[in-house]
Amino acid sequence: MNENNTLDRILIYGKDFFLKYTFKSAPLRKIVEAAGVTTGAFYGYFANKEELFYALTDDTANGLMAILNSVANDMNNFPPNEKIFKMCDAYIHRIPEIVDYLLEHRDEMKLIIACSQGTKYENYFNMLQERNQDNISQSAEKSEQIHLLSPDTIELLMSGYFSMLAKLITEETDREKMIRSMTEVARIYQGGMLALMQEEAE
Amino acid sequence: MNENNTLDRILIYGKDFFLKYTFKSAPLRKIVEAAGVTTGAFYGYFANKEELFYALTDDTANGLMAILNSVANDMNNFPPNEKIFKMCDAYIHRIPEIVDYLLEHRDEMKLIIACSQGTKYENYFNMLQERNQDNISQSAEKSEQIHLLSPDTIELLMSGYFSMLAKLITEETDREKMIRSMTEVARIYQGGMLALMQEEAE
Amino acid sequence: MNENNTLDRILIYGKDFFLKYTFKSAPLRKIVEAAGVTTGAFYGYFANKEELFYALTDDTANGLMAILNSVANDMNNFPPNEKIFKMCDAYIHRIPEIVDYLLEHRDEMKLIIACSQGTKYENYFNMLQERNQDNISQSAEKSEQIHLLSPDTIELLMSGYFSMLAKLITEETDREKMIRSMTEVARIYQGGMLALMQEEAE
Amino acid sequence: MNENNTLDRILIYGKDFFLKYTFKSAPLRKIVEAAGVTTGAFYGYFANKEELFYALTDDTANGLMAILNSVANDMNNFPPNEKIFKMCDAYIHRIPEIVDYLLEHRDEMKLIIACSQGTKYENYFNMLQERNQDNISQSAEKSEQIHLLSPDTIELLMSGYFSMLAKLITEETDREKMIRSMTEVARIYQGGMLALMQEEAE
DNA sequence: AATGAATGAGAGTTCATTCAT
DNA sequence: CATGAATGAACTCTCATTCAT
Repeated sequence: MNENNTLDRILIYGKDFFLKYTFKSAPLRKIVEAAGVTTGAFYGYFANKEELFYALTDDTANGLMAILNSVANDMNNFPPNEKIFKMCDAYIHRIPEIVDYLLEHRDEMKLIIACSQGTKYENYFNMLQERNQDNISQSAEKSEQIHLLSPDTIELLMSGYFSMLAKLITEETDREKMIRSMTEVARIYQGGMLALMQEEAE
Repeated sequence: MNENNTLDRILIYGKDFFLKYTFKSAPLRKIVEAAGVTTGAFYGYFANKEELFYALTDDTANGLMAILNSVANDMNNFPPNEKIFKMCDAYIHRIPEIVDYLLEHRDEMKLIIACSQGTKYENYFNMLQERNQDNISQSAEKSEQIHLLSPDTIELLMSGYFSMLAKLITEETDREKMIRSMTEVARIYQGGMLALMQEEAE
Repeated sequence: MNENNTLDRILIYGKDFFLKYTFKSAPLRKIVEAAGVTTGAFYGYFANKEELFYALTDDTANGLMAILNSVANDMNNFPPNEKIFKMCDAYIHRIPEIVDYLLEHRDEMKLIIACSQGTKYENYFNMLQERNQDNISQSAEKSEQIHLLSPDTIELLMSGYFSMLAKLITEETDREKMIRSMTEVARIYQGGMLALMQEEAE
Repeated sequence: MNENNTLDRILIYGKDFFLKYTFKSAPLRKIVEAAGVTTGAFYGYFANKEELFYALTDDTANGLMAILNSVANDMNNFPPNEKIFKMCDAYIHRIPEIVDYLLEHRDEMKLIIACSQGTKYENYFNMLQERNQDNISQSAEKSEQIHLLSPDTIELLMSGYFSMLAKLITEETDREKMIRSMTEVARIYQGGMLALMQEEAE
């Protein structure tokens, strides 16, 4: 990133304004003005305002999805009966890696989470969560234990976990704290689900 | 609500359009047209578009806050040592009441949760959660056990719980399912926190 | 038309500018400026620039089509063998009526003929001519004589006649001259076709 | 024409785009992009977009004018009294030559006829017809017979004939059909004018 | 209480042309 | 000869709000 380069200036101030005002509410004119560039110059680099947003976010969105796919893969490689225990362990094991990725792309993640209304990413986190849901529920169906919890609840817990993730990205910058929080929550989920299932099994 | 009454017509169609398009993206012109009312008439009843939104949402927003304050109050009336167990029980005990309130004001809750960008409620749920947090953490500080969990994690869990609430309001209409899900999640939280604290205490 | 009325002013200056610069090249901003009206006011009356054009032209376009349909009807009510003679006579008989209609809607016809690129009327005269063609050629097929001329030539003559019509509308204002020219051309077509057919029949 | 030559590439793709979108609606940017050439290079060869159009059309426009002048010349070399008959014959005699020229320059003729709005050729065919008119009417004035037709009508017929020519160029590709149609129409004109003059002379 | 025409700044986007390299 | 980033005015259209009636 180089302040003397037009494209970089557009990217820098585009990110700035999208973060400050959201995609829809950030006027392109203000962005290019701040970047010290003309509207014509802008359209030399991007087909439209939306493409600028994607230039800022696509890589990050795909990157996170790739990591989560890989994590979901790890979580599915266990015999059904030990699923519940091991799945969480497998996930927890990769939390640092996830956190590192999120921190490296903090601004971009914020764009996707909180500033993307009017773009293809406006439901990105919902979508992520549903994909994850699908990945896991296939194998969860084969597990005996999990049936004691309503599938609705599991889906709900998932969506809650993703919301927490979003909150952390937006508000927390300390790597260790993020890891600790995400791990503790995962442990609580794990422990809580086990406790509830035992209870209901009685 | 009376379809022949100007004010009521504005409220009805305002709600309709805000739900369908969000506050910002619903043009006032479309609302008053659908209501069969003139813009002039509108401004006889409301100072501006935003006030219409608040006329639709203020009562519900305050009502939910009141209930949650009352619940938080219940949760604080326990000696520190039994906090963790009892707090959750106290909360779970009042879930049906909360659910009933949410269902009675479903549309308004949706407005607040999903259509309020550009209004004072755009962070309402965050705010609710922070207030709740404050209410509880005062007494939580006095609890010995809870210190084994990082306060950040507890805040995070709270915020996750509120997100789940928001999701349920938006997507679930069956009273019993809502109660069951909210209860199960609360139990999982409770069981999970206990398990984690015991584990860490060892 | 009343110069003090906003809608009328838009219509008046819209017509002016479309005639002077064509639909596509007349900037809406210039039209409303000339009309002493704001762009906002304009969009209170018309959904877009194109609709203004249609407000100026639809009636005239439909009116001319109706007259020509009616004329085509007259032309088809003859036994095949006398077609060629009588069809032209039937048409010639109604020329004054057509001319009167054109002169009453001269500006609008000019808009349709010469200023309509980018609107649904950009091929209006071609379309008219093709419709007319279809109307006539159905019955022409049953005529023995006409077969001596290539159908391509007849279509071509038609299209030429319509072009002449367009030219007259644009350039001639004298009712009697228009009638005379249109009649003479029709007579020439009639006489010429007969002569050619006789010649080829030999 | 050589696809490896910058100038030729501009000419090729300029023709393409002007034919597809008309002069005004074909963005120069698209032309040079398609040609794999830079805008800067373009302005090395042409002063502006309009000059590119003329580079494509001037020769053809002048060529057709020359032929028609030559034809008009032929048509004027008859003693006044036999004008009407012989003029048409003289013209008809040269139709194949005209058709061959048109077919050799079909694309360019199309540019002039249908894609030239915004250039000096936007009224080329009108102009051609008026010039032709002048050429002929000088001598026509000396003819006794022709006076029985209104000069307006003759001008109109001319303009109609040119429109038919334009239509043929745009829509017909078969040499023999073109010749046949143009000849038949000329004959019809000839026969029709004679018949009308005899009729009026009575 | 109600009308609804009018406001006018501001939105995203286009495009022929220039000019330093 | 060629580059291609940059220009910037111009384009159509939107919308919350006002105000004379």
